[in-house]
Amino acid sequence: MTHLPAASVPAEESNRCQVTAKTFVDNKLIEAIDRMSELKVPSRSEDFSEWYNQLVLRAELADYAPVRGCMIVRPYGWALWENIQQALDRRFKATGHVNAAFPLLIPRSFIEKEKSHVAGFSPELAVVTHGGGEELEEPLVIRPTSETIIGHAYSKWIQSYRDLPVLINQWNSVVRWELRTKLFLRTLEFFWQEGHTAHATFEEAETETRQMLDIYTDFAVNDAAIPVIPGRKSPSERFAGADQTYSIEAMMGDGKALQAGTSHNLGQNFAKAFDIRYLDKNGTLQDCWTTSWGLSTRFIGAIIMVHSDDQGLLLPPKLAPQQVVIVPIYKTEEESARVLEAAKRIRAELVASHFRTILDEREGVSPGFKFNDWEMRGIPLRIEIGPKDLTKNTVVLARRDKPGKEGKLSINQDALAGAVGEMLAAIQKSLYDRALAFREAKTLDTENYDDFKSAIESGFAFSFWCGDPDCEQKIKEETKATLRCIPIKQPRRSGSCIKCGKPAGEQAYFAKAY
RNA sequence: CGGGGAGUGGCUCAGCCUGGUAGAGCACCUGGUUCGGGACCAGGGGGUCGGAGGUUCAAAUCCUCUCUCCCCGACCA
Repeated sequence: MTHLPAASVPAEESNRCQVTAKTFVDNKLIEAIDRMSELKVPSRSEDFSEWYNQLVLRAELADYAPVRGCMIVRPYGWALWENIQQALDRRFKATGHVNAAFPLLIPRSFIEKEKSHVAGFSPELAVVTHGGGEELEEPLVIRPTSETIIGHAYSKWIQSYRDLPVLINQWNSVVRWELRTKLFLRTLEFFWQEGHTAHATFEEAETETRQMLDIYTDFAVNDAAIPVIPGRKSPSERFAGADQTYSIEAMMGDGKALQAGTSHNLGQNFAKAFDIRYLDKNGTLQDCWTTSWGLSTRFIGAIIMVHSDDQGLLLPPKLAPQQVVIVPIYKTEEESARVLEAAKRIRAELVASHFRTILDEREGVSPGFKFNDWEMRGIPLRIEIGPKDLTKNTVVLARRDKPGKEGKLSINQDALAGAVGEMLAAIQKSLYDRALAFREAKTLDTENYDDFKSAIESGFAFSFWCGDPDCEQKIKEETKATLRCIPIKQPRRSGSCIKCGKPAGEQAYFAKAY
């Protein structure tokens, strides 16, 4: 059906046509195409935004909640989040962090203790004014992040240099009253982890901040197959209350940037505001140095927007809730019994080899429908097994990242587990390579403002910046592009500012962003 | 928060202008034929039209308010 040109589909006329033999056939075709277009997701190139929304809903990752800007994370979406959590939590634990839970409600006065923190967050706070039917003496805010309440706790817990460092993380949700929302990317409530650490020296805090940035980078690259640029934020883009903010920035499938994780060196700002102090070896009272770092369910949005296509979701094997789906193919009852028996044996074998594997035993749904259905849900690898395979002792492997016959391969059942492992690894790698090639093709090292402007129309501009906030601001006003980050790795030593032309020592990525 | 669009069975939408108490396709259920890339036939169940108020003998349809979603702008993980 897909080879029919769109122009041959006069949908409006379908109801008016007289039913001659020819128009009857045309109507049948039109109906079939209509049905197809309902089943298919809107094309990514035509309407990226609508494509994204449909994918989230149709793949059953999330749904809208009755309150504006809120999101229901459905089981499939949550399973993906759980895999993200495990991948990160493992890394946090390996670097000495422990998990804890701090309260949802924070006294309003806490937020007001750190001056730039209030300024940054007060416009987007949800405030609780009543409890138990009575107006509260002091309003409570629902945490937009937990620096303040954790700072309060740390001030009680930390007395001596022997108590340091404190390395705590928590998995929770926070609320920020955003004006413009989008599933996963920006919702009023979102799920994340927030790590909060306290240290004796600036150097230790800075090392921690950078270590966590490295962990996010490692996770994004190796588990999510998303190439990211680790870098430093400009002062205007810093977290409210931070001395230094680092982020990993990724390019989405439409060329726009997404901040996928952040790590902040909070200096002594929160320590001073919350009296987080320790007695050093010399008996001198010192303010602590603190950090915080977070990665949210927004990252699910990144996975979708980086890898997926017009067929639907495409999940990186390491994070996919299900890595392999087995679709049995049969005609008769007798075949059904034999094929299902083999399919179950294969599933057991793959599960024993620690591949997350499901068998689609649904009846009354054709194999073709199942193929499309699981492609929509982004399962990286499909195994087809039918009567022909039974006679040959084979199965067909079909990889999600290569469409149609091109991605199919018949292999012997005896070599299955090894082949599946290799194939999943190959998919993981090809997703990363593809995303990296895409980003590189859409990133321009620009020397003049005209090139800069055309670069940010389709991707990133990598340009020298003199460090003057005015230049940054003008660029934003004139082009809608923001300074995403100043990468840790600087390929060149000096050049001239893309905006004012003055000498500049660093290059930064600029892009339109989510 | 400003500008634009939209809310009618699970989904996509028609009906609204010119009020008379709801319709199609898909999905769902049952039976049968199908099944290696989105099957077909027959029968069946399901909505009071986002919510509240108003006009009217009568409201999905007209009026007012409100909620939600989408798109575009100002703020943000």
